[in-house]
Amino acid sequence: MFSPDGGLPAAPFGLLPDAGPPFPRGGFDGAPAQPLFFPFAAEPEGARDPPPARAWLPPPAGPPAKAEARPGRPCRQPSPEPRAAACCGPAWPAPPWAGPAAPGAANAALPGPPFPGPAAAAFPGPPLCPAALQPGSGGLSGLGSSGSSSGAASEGGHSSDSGDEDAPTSEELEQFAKDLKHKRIMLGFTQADVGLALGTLYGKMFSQTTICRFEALQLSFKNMCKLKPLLQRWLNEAENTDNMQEMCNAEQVLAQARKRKRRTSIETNVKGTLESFFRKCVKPSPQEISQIAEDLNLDKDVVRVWFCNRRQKGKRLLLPFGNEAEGVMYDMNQSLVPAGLPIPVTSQGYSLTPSPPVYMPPFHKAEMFPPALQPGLSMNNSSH
DNA sequence: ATGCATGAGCG
DNA sequence: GCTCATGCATA
Repeated sequence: MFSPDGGLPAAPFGLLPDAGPPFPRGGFDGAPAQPLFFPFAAEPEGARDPPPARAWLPPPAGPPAKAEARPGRPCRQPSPEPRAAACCGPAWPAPPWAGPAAPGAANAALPGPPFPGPAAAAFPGPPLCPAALQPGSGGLSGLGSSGSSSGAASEGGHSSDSGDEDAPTSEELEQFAKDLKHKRIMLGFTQADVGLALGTLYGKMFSQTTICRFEALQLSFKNMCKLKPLLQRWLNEAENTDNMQEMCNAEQVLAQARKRKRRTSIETNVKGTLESFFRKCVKPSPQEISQIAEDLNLDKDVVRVWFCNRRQKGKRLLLPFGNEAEGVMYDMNQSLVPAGLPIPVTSQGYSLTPSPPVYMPPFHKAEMFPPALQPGLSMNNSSH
């Protein structure tokens, strides 16, 4: 129907895996990130992330005796994830960040003992201080800056250079994430278990999703820094406590009584069209969103959320951590037309070679919408 | 593991 | 409105 690409190569969306384009991170700490979007391939649901040789690294040497002492899954909870713990494990073929960010440094982190210092170092206070950990109350947030600061400094061990006092380096985070996953699995815990345990330990529960993303380094640097101390501590607890079950069992009754909108499943072709629009404009105006929604027969909110998520995903996928100070400021409002160049990305989706961005003049309505979608560019979206 | 959704915080 | 952190639901 429409040809959003306005004549892009006949490459159908989906030909490429989810090779999300590198989305330069703007900045973390609320700094207005103005990423510039690179061209990228669409990512049809079906053809997403063909897990390229993702195999979890086998345990170093002999599995800790604990592993045997523990049941497969210490924590009850019908979390549909036992398999996750068993089979999903990106092995970070090549440290995503090693390329652009710190070449070589990433691997240098390996030798160092994962947990040089007791997590306690990161947490001055006793085990839990739930109140202080409530988001919004400066609790958890604080962990990001202050909490993690000490934690990073004390546990980095190898990288105690000045500069990373406030936050762990990406190498440290990467290493920690690996360790966390490894040990978690060795100890027989699922990601969901960990999330639950955090609730017990710190009064702030996390979902399997979040733990998963942490392990996969798919959170923002800031977010990683925030969660690291908690997970660090959990790890210590898990390794030294016998009844971790309790931690996992605790609450959970926090049923989400709230009814959630049923998840919309966007058809592959429609998604491809959205991707095309996205390539032309990462942040369409409300009117444009309406227009797109109308044309694609989608709810306006669905389209809006899709763009939001797409932007978020873009950031997440791109330059993971660090680099925010690389100086390059990108303008999210700029349209970026794909040159069709496939940017090398790791299995994590991180770009290994931040190709020079290609700017395009700010789009105009006329450009924004493919001919087929310009039912009267007067933007009569209000009525049609 | 990840897509779509929610909600807090912000400008 | 957006970003960001987060999670339910699902592939």
